[in-house]
Amino acid sequence: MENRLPTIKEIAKQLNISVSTVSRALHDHPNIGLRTKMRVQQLAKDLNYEPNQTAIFFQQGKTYTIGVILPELSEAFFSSAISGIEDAAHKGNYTVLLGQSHDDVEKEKHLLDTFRKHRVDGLLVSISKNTNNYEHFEALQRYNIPVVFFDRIPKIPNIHYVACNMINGTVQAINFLFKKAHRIIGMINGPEKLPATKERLEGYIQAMTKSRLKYDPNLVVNCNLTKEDVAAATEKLLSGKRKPTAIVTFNDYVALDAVQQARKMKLKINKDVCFVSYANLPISNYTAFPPLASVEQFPYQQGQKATETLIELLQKKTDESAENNNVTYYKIILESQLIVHDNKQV
Amino acid sequence: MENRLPTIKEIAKQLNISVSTVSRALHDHPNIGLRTKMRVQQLAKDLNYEPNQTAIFFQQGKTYTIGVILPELSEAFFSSAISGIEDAAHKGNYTVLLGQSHDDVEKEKHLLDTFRKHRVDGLLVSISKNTNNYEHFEALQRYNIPVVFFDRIPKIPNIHYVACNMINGTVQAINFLFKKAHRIIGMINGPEKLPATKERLEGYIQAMTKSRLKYDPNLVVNCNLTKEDVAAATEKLLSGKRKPTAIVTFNDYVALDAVQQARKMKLKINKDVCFVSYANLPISNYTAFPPLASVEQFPYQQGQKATETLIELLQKKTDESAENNNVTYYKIILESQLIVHDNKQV
DNA sequence: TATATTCAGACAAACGTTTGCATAATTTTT
DNA sequence: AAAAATTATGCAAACGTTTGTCTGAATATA
Repeated sequence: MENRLPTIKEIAKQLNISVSTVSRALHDHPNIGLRTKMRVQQLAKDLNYEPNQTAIFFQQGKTYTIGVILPELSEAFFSSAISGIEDAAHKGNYTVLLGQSHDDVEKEKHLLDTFRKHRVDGLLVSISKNTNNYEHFEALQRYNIPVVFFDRIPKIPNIHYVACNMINGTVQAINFLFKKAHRIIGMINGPEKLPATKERLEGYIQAMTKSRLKYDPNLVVNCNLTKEDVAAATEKLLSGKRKPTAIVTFNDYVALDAVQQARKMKLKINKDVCFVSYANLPISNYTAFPPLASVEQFPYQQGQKATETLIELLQKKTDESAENNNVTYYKIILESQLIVHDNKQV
Repeated sequence: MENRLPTIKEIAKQLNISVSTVSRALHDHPNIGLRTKMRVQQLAKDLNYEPNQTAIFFQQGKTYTIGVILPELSEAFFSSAISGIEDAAHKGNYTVLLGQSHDDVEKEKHLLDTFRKHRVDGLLVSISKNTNNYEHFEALQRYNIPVVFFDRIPKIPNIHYVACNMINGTVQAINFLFKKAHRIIGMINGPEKLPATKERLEGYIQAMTKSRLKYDPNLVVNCNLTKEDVAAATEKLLSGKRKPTAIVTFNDYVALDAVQQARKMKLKINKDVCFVSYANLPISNYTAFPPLASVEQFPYQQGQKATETLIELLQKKTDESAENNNVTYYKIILESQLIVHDNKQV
């Protein structure tokens, strides 16, 4: 039962022609006569011939494989993103090699190594929270492996990336609250250094200023996203001099923790204080007091777009192959958007 | 800036020795003298030599790659499982090729094709909900690609699999409720044909019988897991003749929907009726009325174990290579376990 | 009919690595 | 000093495919 798979050689031998003819026949090369072309294709079918991809990868120096490194698949954002990536990749006939960094820089480096060794054609990366040294990415340039970053983007020049602009969404969120007659609007933001934090703040300031509510720094608290820290931040906000009637939180998880703290403080949610958040967790319908609205960041689309961009880069690379040193860097920004939930909560 | 990567040839030329010597030197082959071994390894390091994996894959007819097909990454169960898979794979020096079937048989088939063409060494599969024809898996036998199934397992003989026995966990769940003085215990189960459904039912019957509560078929309702169907099932149970004071639900999502329905019926959760569930969603702490307890299925461990098993199979395959036709099929069963939540709910 | 053109196919190299076998160089044994 | 054993290295094939170049045959042009 030794089941060697049929090769091009096998076909050639059986038909008494050369391998090159077989190869060309299978590729519909014009130089091959109709008769032989048919004979080859028929036999290939009969034998269940399938080209040996490993041979082709080797021969072409390409693997049609994309490496994806992201922090954490269990976060809804990333599991959505990977779906977008997969779909786009399959459409472009690429396969996806996956790795999670679990927000650990060492793991990130290790994955990068593995993928490089596996000779992936390109990389899609959302960097780990704790990465602030980008040498391992810069080193990739030398290997001529293009990288497209998405969502979590390193602060270095000359990179390709896809991201979502949070400023607009934030402005929409504040305006939404303003229309609902809120005048003191607080924010529980993320870790100070995070770009995502800065963007949210910027949107907050813009919107507050435009609504003539003025920007009061006391109404913005940073936190490190742990349950405890969120609780502390919430308490601080809700027991301050100017007590907000609405709070914008860094993401849905933060919102949930903040709600818990607010309830501990005997506040009525959606009456004394209400929440608007980022991320749009699918599960939040089920929670007791989901945020009134969420700023959607379109993870699926981000993943998809990033993949399409990468594939485009890969095409270009083979087309121009080193001669034309093209140095345009893609910076693709999607717009976030406020989604208002219709909370028919029981 | 044409940056060809260094090859074994390059090293050979520079040191004026043959490629075979270089290859052997790099592999610490005993036949190579210490002097040359050192020189080769030094130069390799200096040149930043890295073996071309595509060449090796091709030459060895192995890719050190495992294909993983699972239904849906956004389900907590599977995103946990993939972490276990990844960790075990990396430990064994394998890389993971990922694909989601989204519970679509056609996608499943397509992924299988892609992975086969990419010449993965082995496969890890959790089948799609809608798969009831297993030909595409049986076809793999001919290609000599081992498959280890996990969690969702096809009903065919002679396969390797890792699964979690739900019977014990279910028994524990019922006993837990019994100790809390519940005597009428209902169950909202899954689609009738699903093996998972059958197992839960079996556990239910076992435990009820042992507790001398007798098995009352009216207390068990099947549903297709949609929100509407769950609501209908809940209503049926809670307006029946024998009204249960506790309900075991197919999974946490079902529990959440059932709670909503119960509240719609003006029942007090945890007073009039309480819930125990399967799956243990991390988010459920945040919900208004999380289940009192969950039957944990250890997805991470399932993934890990499945991967280890597959790698073992792959080792054996190369060891015995066709001569010794080993036909032991691994059937690995983990035990589920009831996790009681301490619901310090506000 | 002789020459140019087109068509159909074959030949062989190349991609980078591993590995069985042969051989040269060295050392050990008699 | 010759034979045997050991050690270190080289040669070449193999893995399956693609592709540039060459050749022979058929056809068209003059």
